[in-house]
Amino acid sequence: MDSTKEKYDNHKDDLLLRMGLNDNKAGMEGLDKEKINKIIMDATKGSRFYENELKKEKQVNQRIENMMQQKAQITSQQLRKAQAQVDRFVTELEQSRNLNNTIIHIDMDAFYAAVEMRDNPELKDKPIAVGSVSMLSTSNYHARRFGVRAAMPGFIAKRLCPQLIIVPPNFDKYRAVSKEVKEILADYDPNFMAMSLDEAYLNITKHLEERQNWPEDKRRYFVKTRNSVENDKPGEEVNQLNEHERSISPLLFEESPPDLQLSGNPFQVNFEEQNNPQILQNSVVFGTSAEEVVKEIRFRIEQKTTLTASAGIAPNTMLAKICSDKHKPNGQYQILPNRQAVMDFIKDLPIRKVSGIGKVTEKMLKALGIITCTDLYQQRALLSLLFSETSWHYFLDISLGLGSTHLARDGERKSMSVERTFSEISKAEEQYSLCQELCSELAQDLQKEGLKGRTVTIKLKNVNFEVKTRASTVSSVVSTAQEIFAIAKELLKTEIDADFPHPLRLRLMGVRISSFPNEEDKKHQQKSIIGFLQAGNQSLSATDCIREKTEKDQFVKPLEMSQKKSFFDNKRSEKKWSHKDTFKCETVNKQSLQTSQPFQVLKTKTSENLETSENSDKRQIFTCPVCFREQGHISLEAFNKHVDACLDGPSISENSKMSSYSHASSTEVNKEENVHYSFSLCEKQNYEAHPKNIEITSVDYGDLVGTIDSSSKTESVDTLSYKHSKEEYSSLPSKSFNIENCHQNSYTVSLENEDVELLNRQESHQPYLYEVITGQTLVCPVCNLEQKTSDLTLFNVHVDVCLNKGIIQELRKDKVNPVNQQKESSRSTGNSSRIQTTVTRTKRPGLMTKHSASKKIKPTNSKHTLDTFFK
DNA sequence: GCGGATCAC
DNA sequence: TATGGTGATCCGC
Repeated sequence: MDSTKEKYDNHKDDLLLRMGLNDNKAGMEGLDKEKINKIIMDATKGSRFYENELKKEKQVNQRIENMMQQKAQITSQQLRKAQAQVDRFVTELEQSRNLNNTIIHIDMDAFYAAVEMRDNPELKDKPIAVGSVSMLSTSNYHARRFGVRAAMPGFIAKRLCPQLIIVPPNFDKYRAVSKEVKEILADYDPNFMAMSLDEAYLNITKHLEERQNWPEDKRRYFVKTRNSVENDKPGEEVNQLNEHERSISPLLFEESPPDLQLSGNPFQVNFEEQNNPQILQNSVVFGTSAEEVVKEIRFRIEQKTTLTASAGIAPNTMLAKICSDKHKPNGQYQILPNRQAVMDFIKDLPIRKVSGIGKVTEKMLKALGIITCTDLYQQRALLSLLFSETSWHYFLDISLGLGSTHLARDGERKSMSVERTFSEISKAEEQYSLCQELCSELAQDLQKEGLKGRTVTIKLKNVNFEVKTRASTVSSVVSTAQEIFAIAKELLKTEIDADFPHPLRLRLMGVRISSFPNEEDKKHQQKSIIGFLQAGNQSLSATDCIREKTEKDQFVKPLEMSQKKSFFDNKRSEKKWSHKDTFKCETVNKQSLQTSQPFQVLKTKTSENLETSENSDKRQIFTCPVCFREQGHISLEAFNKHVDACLDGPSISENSKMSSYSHASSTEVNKEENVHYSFSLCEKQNYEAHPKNIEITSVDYGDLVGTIDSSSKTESVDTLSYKHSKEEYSSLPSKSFNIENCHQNSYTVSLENEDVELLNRQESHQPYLYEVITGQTLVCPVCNLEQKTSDLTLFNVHVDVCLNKGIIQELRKDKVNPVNQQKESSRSTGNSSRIQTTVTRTKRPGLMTKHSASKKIKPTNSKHTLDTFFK
């Protein structure tokens, strides 16, 4: 399909005029630009969407204003200097100009719409679009006369063109057609780069070389119908061309150069001759030039799929892409591989035509008087002063007609996500439920590719179209629905709580996962897992882990159990929402955890604040969580240095186990009790690899205490706990877990009724069933709460989330956006009180070096953006 | 690492 | 009545 770049702006007027489609002559259908804009505005104005568009526009204008102010301060001296510098760079670029490659860009014409028209003759000669009432993917050329474009909502399109037929997309079909096309492309460049189902770049340099020596027969193709079996190889039998196909592409070789050796126009084949496969009049021989190759490709595509494609030929990808648009539809254009031809082409080219220059960039550059590539070149010195290096380098490339001359292999994917738009959802329970469903979908997708990641990001768009993203990175990879949800849920909760008592009025939610480990990370992880397993000990053996996994699977969590219907299905069919149904867990045996769990009692060691250092730093006794040796009365800074040194040095025993630092003011759940839990991620190696390291920046005395697992002979790596305010957790079920004896070795945890209502606001409405293995109770060392899972990974995720939460809260304090600040201050509820963070994690240079050393090199054709003037 | 923005398709 | 989903990148924190 055609690019959606233009959206509503009519940058393709030249194209439409070329096609004679935009002339509003008497008797011709279609609308003129003015009418189109009026209808769009009438349909748009006053909507929440429009209001948000205005808001965004204002932000852009502000950016432009900032830029102009900056420009005003530039002295002629600075400009001269910049000019010299940039021009030296231009010389370098010129020297590196490479015209030796032949790159082509193939773009199927109105792809989805064309497929639908091909398969349903009824749609022919009618304005159609593929998509839905809310969004169109593409439209056919007939519909475009009415201003109906890709990325336009269907209901507006209907106003522009009431006869418009909106066809729902059939992606499976498009994929199949796309595959047929790609099979052809692979003949010319096995390493071609597909950008989407309908677009691809090819480097045909090599093919051209070989082709020079090819005999004619190898370049001969016969006309055939699309029903015939895969006979599109050269030199094969002639097939019948039916009338349908003859009418399909009257334009194909309209501009054929002399070297196109047609032995009869394939589209005017004599039917009597067709029946004889040997008749050469039904064949066509393509030449050896790049243009001929592209004609051949387009011919073969059309023969095979009955669909037309446009193409561009140029010495680099940037130019090839623009060229493919030049004679669209069903045409091609070449820029010859010499500097003059390139510069001539570039001369009056509007920068907006370039892939990567979008609406905002166009507007910003326009404010500087830059419209064409020539303008861009003339302003190069100014641009180097106003924009980031990546940006002005990119601009300079464009203005010189430079671009990638090779096709970068598809790298490894960097993220995976799911998101969904819906009609307003404001109930927290429904939001959690939806979130969980998205997590499940994402987990499935991850599984298909065997991926696991460390960063989970949620995306929220409210009914005013304002978008927010919130991310959390954990120390070990996650991939299951439960693990992802454990993280996403907390992120969502933070957002819900932040606006309480106002509900989040959402229209979209998304979940993304990223930070996939690279090969090196994987090895690393493998090593430490092996180390962990070999360390085998009282805590959890490998078999324990496996046992837990299987048991967990039987008890799996809420949604997945009764999840035949999706959230949306349920929402549709749901009549009324009953809270009673959502928490079926009754309090059966009101039995507290501490009586049911065989905890080892440990002496807590509370440090006293005794001294004050020279710089007024408070001091206390610390126990290093790495070497586990008491560090005496030292300053925090000194203590942190010590921890760094320990982490760098080989001070950790391979057999090291976890013990816990727990809260001094422990809740009743684990007061003065030591809990055995194993973090695979707490092996030293992983600890090192953790991007965020723990640094104690302030201590609430008596709060940070160590508990040493006396049963363990080896020393332990540890985590640190921080204090949280009562407000934050008073509503959490620390005291409300009840255990119902389920079967021999496990317990089912249920919630007390009094907590249900509170949880209803915060947690999923689904009934939770968890399993706790006797003797394996997991207590989070951060929030100090019993964890409702026996899954170690899940537990680890929880701890990470808890730690991150401290950071999130901390940051929010000074980084609230103005809107929220307003809300916050206008609110009288005490709900906004935040955790007092006593432990934060900061970057530690000593630990980061290793990590940053493995940083990836920036890809050559990296994109740019222009955030310079924001704020 | 995070969050907002921009861009492409 | 009503304006998408996925992935990538950049910038300034």
